Amino acid sequence: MNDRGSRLSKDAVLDAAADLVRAQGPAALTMRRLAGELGCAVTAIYWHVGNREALLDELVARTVREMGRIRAEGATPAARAESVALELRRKLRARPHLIALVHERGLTERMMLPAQRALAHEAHAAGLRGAAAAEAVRAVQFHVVGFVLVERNRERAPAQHPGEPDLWDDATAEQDPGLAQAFADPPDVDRLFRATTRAVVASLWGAVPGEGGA
Amino acid sequence: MNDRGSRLSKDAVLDAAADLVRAQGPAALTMRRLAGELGCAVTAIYWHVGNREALLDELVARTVREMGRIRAEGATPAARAESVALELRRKLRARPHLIALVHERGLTERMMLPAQRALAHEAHAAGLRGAAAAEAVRAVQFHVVGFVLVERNRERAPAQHPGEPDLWDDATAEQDPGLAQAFADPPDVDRLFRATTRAVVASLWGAVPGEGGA
DNA sequence: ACCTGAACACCGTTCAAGT
DNA sequence: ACCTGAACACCGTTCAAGT
Repeated sequence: MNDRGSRLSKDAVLDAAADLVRAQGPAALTMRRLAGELGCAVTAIYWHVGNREALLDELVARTVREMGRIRAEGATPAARAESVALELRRKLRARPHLIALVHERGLTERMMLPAQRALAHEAHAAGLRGAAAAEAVRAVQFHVVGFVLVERNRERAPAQHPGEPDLWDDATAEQDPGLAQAFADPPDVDRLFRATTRAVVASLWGAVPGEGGA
Repeated sequence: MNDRGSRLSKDAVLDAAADLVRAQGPAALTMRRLAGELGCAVTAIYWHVGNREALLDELVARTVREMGRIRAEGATPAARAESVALELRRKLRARPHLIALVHERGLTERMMLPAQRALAHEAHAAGLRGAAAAEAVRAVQFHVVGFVLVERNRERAPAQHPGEPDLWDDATAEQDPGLAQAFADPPDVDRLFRATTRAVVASLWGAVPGEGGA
């Protein structure tokens, strides 16, 4: 029995832990703080989940399950592959802290399996086979995960870029003031993601109809 | 004076700290362990570098400086942009732990500035101006950093992919056994990087001569 | 089976005290 | 100016003891 008269359970521990991580990141998840939330002794947690490492493993497993369902949309295989990339990015961005945990524990690949299958399906539909199909799938996969990691980093450290404009007033910048201006503004990440995704998919699947990507 | 009769200095502290991080990662850098290496009291370190946070800041600043020099090679602007991407990846992979620290502290963008300038130069040479040039530069930048982050993660967790082949013996795999086989093998990351870099650069700079990328 | 409190070995950091 | 040792507030984890 805890403070509130209710019994502790593994699910209760996991729920409280997930709340802490979602709100304040994994560093905020200390066993003592968690016990505080649960109204029990620190050591009671150990009976239910083993230890902190095992607790994080369970949270990661949950996240991997949640990332499961991916559906492709569009007329052509290339367009459908692109839609998978876009949805993937959306889902990854919705759970930043937990995704970081998955990544830290080296389970990104495992988490990406459903998306991998969806992409493989579209590669197959586009006529790609064997190693060429695998390369196409992995190219998109690396691209999406990598992009999300980079943009997350930018968001976490908004004040860290010390005057990008200051560092651009050299020869090139004088020749092209529009360039310096473009670098002074934060990048339009949505646009950047669409453009690069389109480039990667187009080069491996064939052209994506609908917009005029070079 | 320390154990060895020599005096402590800020540089000595930084060197010892860098050694620890390079060999065993930032988690291994504890103030007590560092004091052990240096043969001084834990608190002596504080006099020279402030605290652990400041110490890491200095290591990060060092790394940013080291990443400075980038030179482009090749005949066309696109080929030169591609060479920058390749060299960038090489340099990033040579300092995984320190790069991770830079990334953690949100200084990746700062670190990438020299490469950014080199890429901007090539974009300019290819006739790109203003926002279009900035987008081309950033696309390559995001691509390289993202790719390195993803492949690092794969390397750190080699045993974590639980039987990718097992998860591929479904309809698609039956239709294309070569695909299942290709996924059972680890990806050829060098090849994958070259292919995707070529795709991104080609779509924004124009075709890269020398090899037949689609 | 489930939970507690005391204890241990670690952390980073502060601070008065020494030279 | 440079360094020490004691002390404080945190960690995760173990374990004998309770019910």
